[in-house]
Amino acid sequence: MSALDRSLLDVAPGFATLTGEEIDLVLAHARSLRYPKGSTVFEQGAAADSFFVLLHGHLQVVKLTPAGQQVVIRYVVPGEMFGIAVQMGRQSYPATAQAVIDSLALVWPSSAWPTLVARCPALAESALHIVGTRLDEAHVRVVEMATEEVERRVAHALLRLLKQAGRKVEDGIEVAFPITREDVAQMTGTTLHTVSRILSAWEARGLVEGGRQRIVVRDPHGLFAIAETPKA
Amino acid sequence: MSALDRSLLDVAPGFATLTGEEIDLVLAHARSLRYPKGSTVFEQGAAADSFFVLLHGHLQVVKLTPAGQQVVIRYVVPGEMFGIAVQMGRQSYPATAQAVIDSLALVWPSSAWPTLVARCPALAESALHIVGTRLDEAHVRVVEMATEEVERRVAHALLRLLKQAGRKVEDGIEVAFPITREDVAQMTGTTLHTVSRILSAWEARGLVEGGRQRIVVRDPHGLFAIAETPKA
DNA sequence: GTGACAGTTTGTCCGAGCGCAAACTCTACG
DNA sequence: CGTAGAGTTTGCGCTCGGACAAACTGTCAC
Repeated sequence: MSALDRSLLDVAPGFATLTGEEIDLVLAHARSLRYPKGSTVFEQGAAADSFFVLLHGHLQVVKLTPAGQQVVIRYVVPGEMFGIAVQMGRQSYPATAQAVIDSLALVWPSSAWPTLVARCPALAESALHIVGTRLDEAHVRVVEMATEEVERRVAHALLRLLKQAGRKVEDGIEVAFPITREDVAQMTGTTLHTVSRILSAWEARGLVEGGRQRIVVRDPHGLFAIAETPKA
Repeated sequence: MSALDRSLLDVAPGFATLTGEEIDLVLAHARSLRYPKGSTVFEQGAAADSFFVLLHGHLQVVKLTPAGQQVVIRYVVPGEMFGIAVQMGRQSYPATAQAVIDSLALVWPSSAWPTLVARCPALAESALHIVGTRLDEAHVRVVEMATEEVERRVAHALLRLLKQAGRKVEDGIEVAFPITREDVAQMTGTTLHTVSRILSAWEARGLVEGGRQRIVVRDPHGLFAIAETPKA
């Protein structure tokens, strides 16, 4: 195993409170792995034998229904801990994670978790905070799906994507990884047809600019207005 | 503060792994409080200065949208830990909890948490498991709302209620606390009208039996069939 | 007992958004 | 450079379920 540099974890908020030595200890148990675009990091239902921190790239986490439909749960951005099913007491991963662009992650065997927590109790706290944040996000999403109409849900989803993974470009902010209308549909509980229609309408109004697997927001404020307008 | 008996925590799975002495320690920081039917245990947005274990009764946890609509997040049943916002690093409660029947809970000041965890690291683990379970449930709900039509969502919600708080009666299983059609609507993202219609239809088929703030399921299996049938 | 009210039922109407279908267009790969 | 296939756009009809409205009923307070 090649030595990993401490600075690797600088991007990971979950490890922010650790001392230098603790970081060395934690890294001693990790290895880093590349995940080419399109590859699967872990599969829903598989034994949860590893947990991860994303160093570079972007992952999509999807959940499959018994009927075979899939729903995008979230996107993982660099610095995030993910695949922490075991920490939550689960035996298997509740969803599938795949790389949407070439990615790089630190990987720990799940079995190392108890050891690490014993040495650095702050890690347990971090994990709790992370899961708490996700729980909150999930609840917000439930509330949205229960109370808002499709157009506003799409606006919210898009704004969230920008916040997480927005990249400034020529004439606006774009989502920093390839994303299809279908993906957006699966995030918001609609069909790609409806998403396509909505984006087309927005494009006509100059709010966004489309493209193949690409979404550029020209007027984030205008989008925000749509997201927050109770029932236009 | 009156002494609290160890056996109080027998009902709480989160404390199952603690030794007798640890339980005494934990209870030393707690007091028990009664919450009459209809009263509020904590309010969304308020400072998260306490956390709880429900000993007896049932609570409803609701989230309010900026527009004033409310969504039922879940019901708390005896033995559950709740109001654990602080453990997740939050300053305020993300939702409101109110008693749907007269209830009794153990209450700890949030400030006691670090002390307790320092003495019983198993508590941190428990909290992580609990939050993990809730996250899972929330995701299941997101997936449901994204992919299933209203009738199946209602069926699922009802089955979940029975599982959590079902009480066997004369001719079926009933939800063990008063619940209105409106409540069910707020759990499933519909209107009380639609829920009423659906329940009426089920009643006509002999699946359930209605009543004021009361739902009795006569044929759980039939309900399950509705919940699982892809698109009848 | 008798209001008053919260909760429920049912009817009618209507529109958002889904299903289906077909055409179009970029991109990658050979 | 040409072709296959993935991703996107758009039209049309229809249905699910929301909005509005009104009547009904069990329960509780006085």
